Amino acid sequence: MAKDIWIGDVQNGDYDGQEVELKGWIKRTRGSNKIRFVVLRDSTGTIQCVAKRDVVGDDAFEAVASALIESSLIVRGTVNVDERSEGGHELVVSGVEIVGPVDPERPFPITESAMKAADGGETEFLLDNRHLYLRTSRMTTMLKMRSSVFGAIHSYFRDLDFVEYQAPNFVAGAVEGGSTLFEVPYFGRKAYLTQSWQLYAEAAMPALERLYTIAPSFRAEKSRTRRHLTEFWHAEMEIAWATNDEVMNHGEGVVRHIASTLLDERSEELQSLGRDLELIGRYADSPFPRMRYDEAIEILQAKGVDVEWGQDLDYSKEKILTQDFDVPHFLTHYPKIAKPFYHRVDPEDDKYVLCHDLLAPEGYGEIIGGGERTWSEQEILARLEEEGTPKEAYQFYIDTRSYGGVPHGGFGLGVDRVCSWLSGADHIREVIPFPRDSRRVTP
RNA sequence: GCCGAUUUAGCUUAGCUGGUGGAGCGUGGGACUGUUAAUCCCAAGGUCGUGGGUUCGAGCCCCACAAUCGGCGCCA
Repeated sequence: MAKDIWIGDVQNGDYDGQEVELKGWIKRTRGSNKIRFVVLRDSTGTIQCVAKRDVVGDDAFEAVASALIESSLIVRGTVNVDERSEGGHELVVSGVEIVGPVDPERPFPITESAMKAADGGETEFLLDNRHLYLRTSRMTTMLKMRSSVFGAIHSYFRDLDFVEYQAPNFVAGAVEGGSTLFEVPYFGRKAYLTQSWQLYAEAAMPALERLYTIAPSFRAEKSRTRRHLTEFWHAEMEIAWATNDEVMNHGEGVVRHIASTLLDERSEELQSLGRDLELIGRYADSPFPRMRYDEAIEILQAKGVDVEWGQDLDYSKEKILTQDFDVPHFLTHYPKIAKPFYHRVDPEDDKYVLCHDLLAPEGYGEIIGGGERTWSEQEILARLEEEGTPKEAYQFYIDTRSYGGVPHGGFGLGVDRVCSWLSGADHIREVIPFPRDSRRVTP
């Protein structure tokens, strides 16, 4: 029953002149009462199948003629090289079996008009029918790109002997501000969905020294932007004995490795999305410049932007700043008052913390946030006090500093944001199969 | 949380100054032996988001609500 012939291989010329059996779904049909053209789709590509009435017989011909888009079929025939067929190959059909028919009362709803209106973006209708939209060529392309991005992150860290490590998704305390926590009932108590793997990773840092994960994080932000999801995939790393600069080296390393992996594995997909391969090549090959927060403020002020020292840089300002960037840039050394307690204060100037954000070009904004962690027990207690954060929820975290605290750091990378940026998507929703935002948890 | 916009057939849309809502795709029927989103002919399919108001008369004007979309704040 398993299939062993893939349409992509047929289009590559692996079966020219041979008798084959193809399994797939109807993408489109056309023809007359004597000859029918069925464009068959599988996960690897499409091919035109030609059924002639006098060859296949009346019954099979009528079956093909009445089969609607997205019916599943098994088609037997001979592979023919023919310029008239898209892809250069076609199947001259000798026999057909309709496996899963489509009811004419309920034809496949994702029509050309629905796709055309979306024009690569998303409409309410397509989001409501996401389970069916997944099998269109644009979504298939996005999902293949996404798979390569995940694979590249794993291979980057594993090749450097990082250990993959899992943290719980039910947690008791916040990493970011408490207002963005999803509260869930937990046997009469309250628990929250995790916002980050970080605090639990820091607990394992003395055991594993180099660790990473790719896992979902949850943030109850009512953000209505093309960069936000409430459930997003978070690639995080934590490394012992490392400085802010050394952590940044890994951030740069993994992002460049993702870009070069996409060029290796998905150049066809990149091109079908209209991406310039030279541009992606530049992301893979160029070093990412590093700029201190103060420098960014000066640049913005010189451009006439109304911004004061001490403010966190919001997206509208990031956007102005990144306009002139042709590769991602790191922003480092933010003012202490703009960042939470776990960022280590710069020993050379206590107005700053040793942190970094990586800003993607082309208007895609922040894709990495990270830095060196506050690692001594005294410092972390002082920072919590300064912030007015109650220390009870973080007792286990403070404990990790009491027994052999060492300098360390890490970062979190928004995997969906990276997918969105590198594929040139109009919206982050386009790169995840079932997007979750403040207005949508279905389908 | 704030600001702005949209809602007409399964989908995508047109709709003039307020005077009996048109089309393309899809579906069904018919014609056609090489089509590329095939083409040609025909048909079915609409209480115009919901509720109220103004008017002799509302898809169109007013109010409320809802859903959706875009942007901001916050972040990955």
